[in-house]
Amino acid sequence: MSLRYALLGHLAYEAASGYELTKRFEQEFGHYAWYARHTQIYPELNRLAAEGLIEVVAEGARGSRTYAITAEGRDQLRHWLTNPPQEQHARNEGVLRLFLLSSLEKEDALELLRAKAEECEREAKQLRAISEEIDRHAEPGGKLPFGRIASEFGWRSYEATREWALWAIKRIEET
Amino acid sequence: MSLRYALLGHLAYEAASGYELTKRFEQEFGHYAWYARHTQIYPELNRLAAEGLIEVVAEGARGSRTYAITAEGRDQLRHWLTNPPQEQHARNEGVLRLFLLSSLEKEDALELLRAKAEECEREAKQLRAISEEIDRHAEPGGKLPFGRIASEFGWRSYEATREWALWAIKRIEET
DNA sequence: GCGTTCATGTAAAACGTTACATGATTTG
DNA sequence: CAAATCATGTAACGTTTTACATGAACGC
Repeated sequence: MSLRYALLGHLAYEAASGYELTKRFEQEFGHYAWYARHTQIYPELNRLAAEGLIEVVAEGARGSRTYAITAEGRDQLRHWLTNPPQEQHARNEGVLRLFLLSSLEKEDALELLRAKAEECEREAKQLRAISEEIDRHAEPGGKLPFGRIASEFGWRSYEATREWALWAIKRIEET
Repeated sequence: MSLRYALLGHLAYEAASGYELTKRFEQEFGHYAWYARHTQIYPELNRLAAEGLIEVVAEGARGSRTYAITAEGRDQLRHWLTNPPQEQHARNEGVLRLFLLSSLEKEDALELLRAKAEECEREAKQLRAISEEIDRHAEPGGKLPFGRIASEFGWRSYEATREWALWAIKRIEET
Protein backbone atom coordinates (compact mmCIF):
# COMPACT_ATOMS: atom_id res chain seq x y z
CA MET A 1 0.00 0.00 0.00
CA SER A 2 2.86 2.41 0.75
CA LEU A 3 4.22 2.27 -2.77
CA ARG A 4 1.22 4.05 -4.22
CA TYR A 5 1.63 6.92 -1.74
CA ALA A 6 5.34 7.10 -2.45
CA LEU A 7 4.44 7.54 -6.12
CA LEU A 8 1.63 10.00 -5.41
CA GLY A 9 4.01 11.98 -3.20
CA HIS A 10 6.60 12.28 -5.93
CA LEU A 11 3.99 13.31 -8.46
CA ALA A 12 2.47 15.79 -6.01
CA TYR A 13 5.82 17.55 -5.99
CA GLU A 14 6.19 17.47 -9.78
CA ALA A 15 5.05 15.53 -12.82
CA ALA A 16 7.34 12.72 -13.92
CA SER A 17 7.55 9.60 -16.08
CA GLY A 18 7.88 6.05 -14.78
CA TYR A 19 11.48 6.05 -15.87
CA GLU A 20 12.26 9.23 -13.94
CA LEU A 21 10.48 7.91 -10.85
CA THR A 22 12.46 4.69 -11.09
CA LYS A 23 15.71 6.62 -11.00
CA ARG A 24 14.62 8.58 -7.93
CA PHE A 25 13.74 5.37 -6.12
CA GLU A 26 17.30 4.23 -6.72
CA GLN A 27 18.74 7.32 -5.04
CA GLU A 28 18.38 8.79 -1.54
CA PHE A 29 14.66 8.23 -1.60
CA GLY A 30 15.01 4.47 -1.99
CA HIS A 31 17.98 4.49 0.32
CA TYR A 32 16.09 5.79 3.35
CA ALA A 33 12.37 5.84 2.67
CA TRP A 34 11.00 3.39 0.16
CA TYR A 35 12.70 1.34 -2.47
CA ALA A 36 11.00 -0.11 -5.54
CA ARG A 37 12.00 -1.38 -8.95
CA HIS A 38 10.63 -0.45 -12.31
CA THR A 39 8.81 -3.79 -12.49
CA GLN A 40 6.69 -2.70 -9.57
CA ILE A 41 6.47 0.99 -10.46
CA TYR A 42 5.07 0.68 -14.00
CA PRO A 43 2.12 -1.58 -13.15
CA GLU A 44 1.28 0.58 -10.12
CA LEU A 45 1.30 3.74 -12.26
CA ASN A 46 -1.13 2.05 -14.61
CA ARG A 47 -3.41 1.13 -11.71
CA LEU A 48 -3.24 4.67 -10.28
CA ALA A 49 -4.11 6.08 -13.70
CA ALA A 50 -7.01 3.63 -14.08
CA GLU A 51 -8.32 4.77 -10.68
CA GLY A 52 -8.01 8.41 -11.68
CA LEU A 53 -5.45 9.34 -9.01
CA ILE A 54 -2.89 10.34 -11.62
CA GLU A 55 -3.12 11.17 -15.33
CA VAL A 56 -0.91 11.33 -18.39
CA VAL A 57 -0.07 14.96 -19.13
CA ALA A 58 2.57 14.48 -21.83
CA GLU A 59 3.95 11.80 -24.12
CA GLY A 60 7.55 11.95 -25.19
CA ALA A 61 10.12 10.06 -27.20
CA ARG A 62 10.32 6.24 -26.98
CA GLY A 63 6.79 5.93 -25.66
CA SER A 64 7.50 7.79 -22.45
CA ARG A 65 4.50 9.10 -20.54
CA THR A 66 4.65 11.95 -18.04
CA TYR A 67 2.14 11.59 -15.20
CA ALA A 68 0.69 14.28 -12.95
CA ILE A 69 -1.35 13.85 -9.79
CA THR A 70 -5.08 14.62 -9.98
CA ALA A 71 -7.17 16.42 -7.36
CA GLU A 72 -8.53 13.04 -6.25
CA GLY A 73 -4.99 11.69 -5.91
CA ARG A 74 -3.94 14.71 -3.88
CA ASP A 75 -6.90 14.18 -1.55
CA GLN A 76 -6.00 10.55 -0.96
CA LEU A 77 -2.35 11.40 -0.38
CA ARG A 78 -3.26 14.11 2.10
CA HIS A 79 -5.59 11.75 3.94
CA TRP A 80 -2.88 9.11 4.20
CA LEU A 81 -0.25 11.58 5.39
CA THR A 82 -2.45 13.22 8.00
CA ASN A 83 -3.63 9.87 9.45
CA PRO A 84 -0.48 8.10 10.54
CA PRO A 85 -0.81 4.67 12.17
CA GLN A 86 0.09 4.32 15.84
CA GLU A 87 2.69 1.56 15.47
CA GLN A 88 5.26 1.20 12.74
CA HIS A 89 8.02 -1.18 11.92
CA ALA A 90 11.06 -1.36 9.75
CA ARG A 91 12.76 -3.82 7.48
CA ASN A 92 16.25 -2.49 6.99
CA GLU A 93 19.01 -4.95 6.21
CA GLY A 94 21.78 -2.46 7.05
CA VAL A 95 20.42 -1.82 10.53
CA LEU A 96 19.72 -5.54 10.98
CA ARG A 97 23.40 -6.27 10.34
CA LEU A 98 24.41 -3.74 12.96
CA PHE A 99 22.02 -5.19 15.52
CA LEU A 100 23.42 -8.69 15.08
CA LEU A 101 27.05 -7.68 15.50
CA SER A 102 27.04 -8.74 19.15
CA SER A 103 26.69 -12.35 18.02
CA LEU A 104 30.14 -12.19 16.40
CA GLU A 105 33.52 -12.68 18.03
CA LYS A 106 34.80 -9.43 19.51
CA GLU A 107 37.44 -8.83 16.84
CA ASP A 108 35.08 -9.52 13.91
CA ALA A 109 32.50 -7.17 15.42
CA LEU A 110 35.03 -4.40 15.98
CA GLU A 111 36.32 -4.68 12.43
CA LEU A 112 32.82 -4.37 10.97
CA LEU A 113 31.97 -1.46 13.27
CA ARG A 114 35.10 0.42 12.27
CA ALA A 115 34.31 -0.13 8.59
CA LYS A 116 30.73 1.05 9.21
CA ALA A 117 31.88 4.18 11.03
CA GLU A 118 34.13 5.07 8.11
CA GLU A 119 31.40 4.39 5.56
CA CYS A 120 29.00 6.61 7.52
CA GLU A 121 31.54 9.39 7.67
CA ARG A 122 32.02 9.27 3.89
CA GLU A 123 28.29 9.16 3.19
CA ALA A 124 27.46 11.93 5.68
CA LYS A 125 30.06 14.22 4.11
CA GLN A 126 28.77 13.50 0.62
CA LEU A 127 25.14 14.16 1.53
CA ARG A 128 26.10 17.31 3.37
CA ALA A 129 27.83 18.50 0.23
CA ILE A 130 24.72 17.66 -1.81
CA SER A 131 22.56 19.58 0.68
CA GLU A 132 24.74 22.66 0.39
CA GLU A 133 24.81 22.34 -3.39
CA ILE A 134 20.99 22.28 -3.52
CA ASP A 135 20.83 25.34 -1.26
CA ARG A 136 23.24 27.27 -3.51
CA HIS A 137 21.14 26.58 -6.61
CA ALA A 138 17.72 27.17 -5.03
CA GLU A 139 16.04 30.48 -5.73
CA PRO A 140 15.39 32.25 -2.41
CA GLY A 141 11.74 32.10 -1.36
CA GLY A 142 10.99 29.26 -3.81
CA LYS A 143 9.52 25.95 -2.71
CA LEU A 144 11.78 23.63 -0.71
CA PRO A 145 13.27 21.24 -3.29
CA PHE A 146 12.07 17.64 -2.94
CA GLY A 147 15.54 16.20 -2.49
CA ARG A 148 16.55 18.84 0.04
CA ILE A 149 14.54 17.44 2.93
CA ALA A 150 15.81 13.95 2.08
CA SER A 151 19.48 14.85 1.89
CA GLU A 152 19.27 16.64 5.24
CA PHE A 153 17.67 13.59 6.81
CA GLY A 154 20.30 11.41 5.16
CA TRP A 155 23.38 13.12 6.47
CA ARG A 156 21.92 13.46 9.95
CA SER A 157 21.07 9.74 9.96
CA TYR A 158 24.54 8.75 8.82
CA GLU A 159 26.09 11.02 11.41
CA ALA A 160 23.96 9.51 14.19
CA THR A 161 24.81 5.99 13.04
CA ARG A 162 28.50 6.88 12.96
CA GLU A 163 28.39 8.19 16.51
CA TRP A 164 26.52 5.09 17.60
CA ALA A 165 29.17 2.87 15.95
CA LEU A 166 31.94 4.76 17.77
CA TRP A 167 30.05 4.30 21.05
CA ALA A 168 29.62 0.56 20.34
CA ILE A 169 33.34 0.19 19.57
CA LYS A 170 34.18 1.73 22.93
CA ARG A 171 31.70 -0.44 24.79
CA ILE A 172 32.95 -3.63 23.15
CA GLU A 173 36.60 -2.74 23.70
CA GLU A 174 35.88 -2.26 27.41
CA THR A 175 34.65 -5.83 27.92
CA MET B 1 16.44 -14.15 3.17
CA SER B 2 17.09 -11.60 5.92
CA LEU B 3 14.53 -13.10 8.28
CA ARG B 4 16.52 -16.27 8.73
CA TYR B 5 19.62 -14.30 9.73
CA ALA B 6 17.59 -12.16 12.10
CA LEU B 7 16.46 -15.39 13.78
CA LEU B 8 19.94 -16.91 13.75
CA GLY B 9 21.30 -13.69 15.26
CA HIS B 10 18.85 -13.77 18.13
CA LEU B 11 19.57 -17.43 18.79
CA ALA B 12 23.31 -16.83 18.57
CA TYR B 13 22.93 -14.45 21.49
CA GLU B 14 20.77 -16.84 23.50
CA ALA B 15 18.38 -19.76 23.06
CA ALA B 16 14.70 -18.82 22.77
CA SER B 17 11.30 -20.14 21.73
CA GLY B 18 9.31 -18.94 18.76
CA TYR B 19 7.00 -17.13 21.11
CA GLU B 20 9.85 -15.25 22.80
CA LEU B 21 11.35 -14.36 19.44
CA THR B 22 7.99 -13.06 18.25
CA LYS B 23 7.82 -10.70 21.22
CA ARG B 24 11.32 -9.36 20.53
CA PHE B 25 10.39 -8.68 16.91
CA GLU B 26 7.54 -6.55 18.19
CA GLN B 27 9.86 -4.37 20.27
CA GLU B 28 12.87 -2.23 19.38
CA PHE B 29 14.27 -4.90 17.13
CA GLY B 30 11.25 -4.88 14.86
CA HIS B 31 11.01 -1.15 15.18
CA TYR B 32 14.41 -0.39 13.66
CA ALA B 33 15.89 -3.51 12.19
CA TRP B 34 13.54 -6.23 10.99
CA TYR B 35 9.91 -6.83 11.74
CA ALA B 36 8.15 -10.16 11.36
CA ARG B 37 5.00 -11.80 12.67
CA HIS B 38 4.60 -15.15 14.29
CA THR B 39 3.01 -16.51 11.13
CA GLN B 40 6.32 -16.00 9.36
CA ILE B 41 8.60 -16.84 12.31
CA TYR B 42 7.27 -20.31 13.16
CA PRO B 43 7.52 -21.79 9.65
CA GLU B 44 11.01 -20.31 9.25
CA LEU B 45 12.15 -21.83 12.57
CA ASN B 46 10.95 -25.20 11.32
CA ARG B 47 12.88 -24.77 8.08
CA LEU B 48 16.03 -23.71 9.95
CA ALA B 49 15.72 -26.75 12.21
CA ALA B 50 15.18 -29.05 9.22
CA GLU B 51 18.37 -27.63 7.68
CA GLY B 52 20.28 -28.19 10.90
CA LEU B 53 21.08 -24.50 11.50
CA ILE B 54 19.20 -24.50 14.81
CA GLU B 55 18.00 -27.29 17.12
CA VAL B 56 15.47 -27.84 19.88
CA VAL B 57 17.26 -27.81 23.22
CA ALA B 58 14.24 -27.84 25.54
CA GLU B 59 10.51 -28.41 25.51
CA GLY B 60 8.31 -26.54 27.96
CA ALA B 61 4.70 -26.13 28.89
CA ARG B 62 2.01 -25.78 26.24
CA GLY B 63 4.17 -27.36 23.55
CA SER B 64 6.79 -24.61 23.60
CA ARG B 65 10.16 -25.43 22.07
CA THR B 66 13.38 -23.62 22.92
CA TYR B 67 15.79 -23.43 20.02
CA ALA B 68 19.56 -22.93 20.06
CA ILE B 69 21.86 -22.18 17.15
CA THR B 70 24.12 -24.97 15.91
CA ALA B 71 27.76 -24.67 14.84
CA GLU B 72 26.60 -24.79 11.21
CA GLY B 73 24.09 -22.01 11.89
CA ARG B 74 26.75 -19.90 13.53
CA ASP B 75 29.02 -20.37 10.50
CA GLN B 76 26.31 -19.27 8.09
CA LEU B 77 25.43 -16.24 10.23
CA ARG B 78 29.06 -15.21 10.47
CA HIS B 79 29.46 -15.56 6.71
CA TRP B 80 26.42 -13.40 6.07
CA LEU B 81 27.50 -10.73 8.55
CA THR B 82 31.06 -10.48 7.28
CA ASN B 83 30.00 -10.28 3.63
CA PRO B 84 27.75 -7.24 3.40
CA PRO B 85 26.33 -6.26 0.00
CA GLN B 86 27.49 -3.05 -1.61
CA GLU B 87 24.10 -1.37 -2.07
CA GLN B 88 21.19 -1.45 0.33
CA HIS B 89 17.74 -0.02 0.43
CA ALA B 90 15.02 0.66 2.94
CA ARG B 91 11.29 0.29 3.16
CA ASN B 92 10.28 2.37 6.16
CA GLU B 93 6.80 3.84 6.23
CA GLY B 94 7.67 6.35 8.98
CA VAL B 95 10.53 7.82 7.00
CA LEU B 96 8.45 7.73 3.81
CA ARG B 97 5.83 9.89 5.49
CA LEU B 98 8.46 12.41 6.49
CA PHE B 99 9.87 12.54 2.98
CA LEU B 100 6.48 13.28 1.47
CA LEU B 101 5.67 16.16 3.81
CA SER B 102 6.76 18.72 1.27
CA SER B 103 3.81 17.72 -0.90
CA LEU B 104 1.40 19.03 1.75
CA GLU B 105 0.22 22.57 2.32
CA LYS B 106 2.61 24.50 4.53
CA GLU B 107 0.38 24.46 7.61
CA ASP B 108 -0.42 20.73 7.38
CA ALA B 109 3.27 19.95 7.00
CA LEU B 110 4.23 22.11 9.98
CA GLU B 111 1.61 20.51 12.17
CA LEU B 112 2.82 17.01 11.35
CA LEU B 113 6.46 17.99 11.85
CA ARG B 114 5.71 19.46 15.25
CA ALA B 115 3.86 16.29 16.27
CA LYS B 116 6.76 14.21 14.99
CA ALA B 117 9.32 16.24 16.92
CA GLU B 118 7.34 15.76 20.13
CA GLU B 119 6.90 12.05 19.51
CA CYS B 120 10.64 11.69 18.89
CA GLU B 121 11.44 13.54 22.08
CA ARG B 122 9.19 11.21 24.10
CA GLU B 123 10.58 8.07 22.48
CA ALA B 124 14.19 9.19 22.79
CA LYS B 125 13.75 9.86 26.49
CA GLN B 126 12.09 6.51 27.03
CA LEU B 127 14.78 4.56 25.20
CA ARG B 128 17.48 6.48 27.02
CA ALA B 129 15.88 5.46 30.30
CA ILE B 130 15.76 1.83 29.09
CA SER B 131 19.46 2.04 28.14
CA GLU B 132 20.41 3.30 31.58
CA GLU B 133 18.23 0.67 33.23
CA ILE B 134 19.99 -2.11 31.29
CA ASP B 135 23.38 -0.66 32.28
CA ARG B 136 22.41 -0.61 35.95
CA HIS B 137 21.39 -4.28 35.89
CA ALA B 138 24.29 -5.60 33.79
CA GLU B 139 27.12 -7.32 35.61
CA PRO B 140 30.38 -5.45 34.92
CA GLY B 141 32.60 -7.28 32.45
CA GLY B 142 29.73 -9.50 31.27
CA LYS B 143 28.64 -9.68 27.61
CA LEU B 144 26.92 -6.64 26.16
CA PRO B 145 23.17 -7.36 26.49
CA PHE B 146 21.43 -7.89 23.16
CA GLY B 147 18.91 -5.12 23.67
CA ARG B 148 21.54 -2.65 24.82
CA ILE B 149 23.02 -2.01 21.40
CA ALA B 150 19.50 -1.65 19.99
CA SER B 151 18.24 0.81 22.60
CA GLU B 152 21.32 2.97 22.14
CA PHE B 153 20.75 3.02 18.38
CA GLY B 154 17.10 3.76 18.99
CA TRP B 155 17.47 6.84 21.13
CA ARG B 156 20.19 8.25 18.93
CA SER B 157 17.99 7.75 15.86
CA TYR B 158 15.01 9.42 17.49
CA GLU B 159 17.17 12.30 18.64
CA ALA B 160 18.58 12.77 15.12
CA THR B 161 15.09 12.65 13.62
CA ARG B 162 13.86 15.18 16.17
CA GLU B 163 16.65 17.60 15.30
CA TRP B 164 15.93 17.10 11.61
CA ALA B 165 12.23 17.85 12.20
CA LEU B 166 13.12 21.04 14.04
CA TRP B 167 15.38 22.04 11.15
CA ALA B 168 12.62 21.30 8.64
CA ILE B 169 10.12 23.39 10.63
CA LYS B 170 12.51 26.35 10.52
CA ARG B 171 13.15 25.93 6.80
CA ILE B 172 9.45 25.71 5.96
CA GLU B 173 8.56 28.66 8.18
CA GLU B 174 11.14 30.79 6.35
CA THR B 175 9.47 30.34 2.96
C1' DG C 1 -14.33 -22.46 36.15
C1' DC C 2 -13.64 -18.30 33.29
C1' DG C 3 -11.02 -15.02 30.98
C1' DT C 4 -6.37 -14.05 29.70
C1' DT C 5 -2.04 -15.08 28.10
C1' DC C 6 0.94 -18.55 26.26
C1' DA C 7 2.21 -21.15 22.26
C1' DT C 8 1.90 -22.92 17.90
C1' DG C 9 0.14 -23.54 13.37
C1' DT C 10 -2.17 -23.29 8.08
C1' DA C 11 -3.90 -21.15 3.78
C1' DA C 12 -5.21 -17.50 0.68
C1' DA C 13 -4.14 -13.11 -0.86
C1' DA C 14 -1.13 -9.20 -1.47
C1' DC C 15 3.27 -7.47 -2.24
C1' DG C 16 8.02 -7.57 -4.10
C1' DT C 17 12.07 -9.73 -6.83
C1' DT C 18 14.23 -11.98 -10.61
C1' DA C 19 14.47 -13.18 -15.14
C1' DC C 20 13.06 -12.36 -19.54
C1' DA C 21 11.56 -9.33 -23.34
C1' DT C 22 11.18 -5.54 -26.75
C1' DG C 23 12.08 -1.64 -29.28
C1' DA C 24 13.26 3.51 -29.78
C1' DT C 25 16.66 7.17 -29.49
C1' DT C 26 21.04 9.11 -28.59
C1' DT C 27 26.22 9.26 -28.55
C1' DG C 28 30.55 8.45 -30.36
C1' DC D 1 26.42 1.87 -37.53
C1' DA D 2 27.33 -0.06 -32.98
C1' DA D 3 26.93 0.45 -28.19
C1' DA D 4 24.76 2.65 -24.54
C1' DT D 5 20.89 4.43 -22.56
C1' DC D 6 16.02 5.36 -22.53
C1' DA D 7 11.50 3.50 -21.71
C1' DT D 8 8.20 0.21 -20.88
C1' DG D 9 6.35 -4.25 -19.98
C1' DT D 10 5.06 -9.60 -18.38
C1' DA D 11 5.40 -13.93 -15.82
C1' DA D 12 7.19 -17.05 -12.44
C1' DC D 13 8.74 -17.17 -8.10
C1' DG D 14 9.58 -15.87 -3.33
C1' DT D 15 8.23 -13.10 0.79
C1' DT D 16 4.93 -10.97 3.91
C1' DT D 17 0.23 -10.09 5.56
C1' DT D 18 -4.37 -11.26 6.87
C1' DA D 19 -7.65 -14.26 8.44
C1' DC D 20 -8.62 -18.35 10.55
C1' DA D 21 -7.65 -22.08 13.95
C1' DT D 22 -6.54 -24.84 18.14
C1' DG D 23 -5.51 -26.01 22.67
C1' DA D 24 -2.70 -25.75 27.13
C1' DA D 25 -1.61 -23.30 31.38
C1' DC D 26 -2.19 -19.48 34.56
C1' DG D 27 -4.47 -15.97 37.69
C1' DC D 28 -8.39 -14.67 40.02
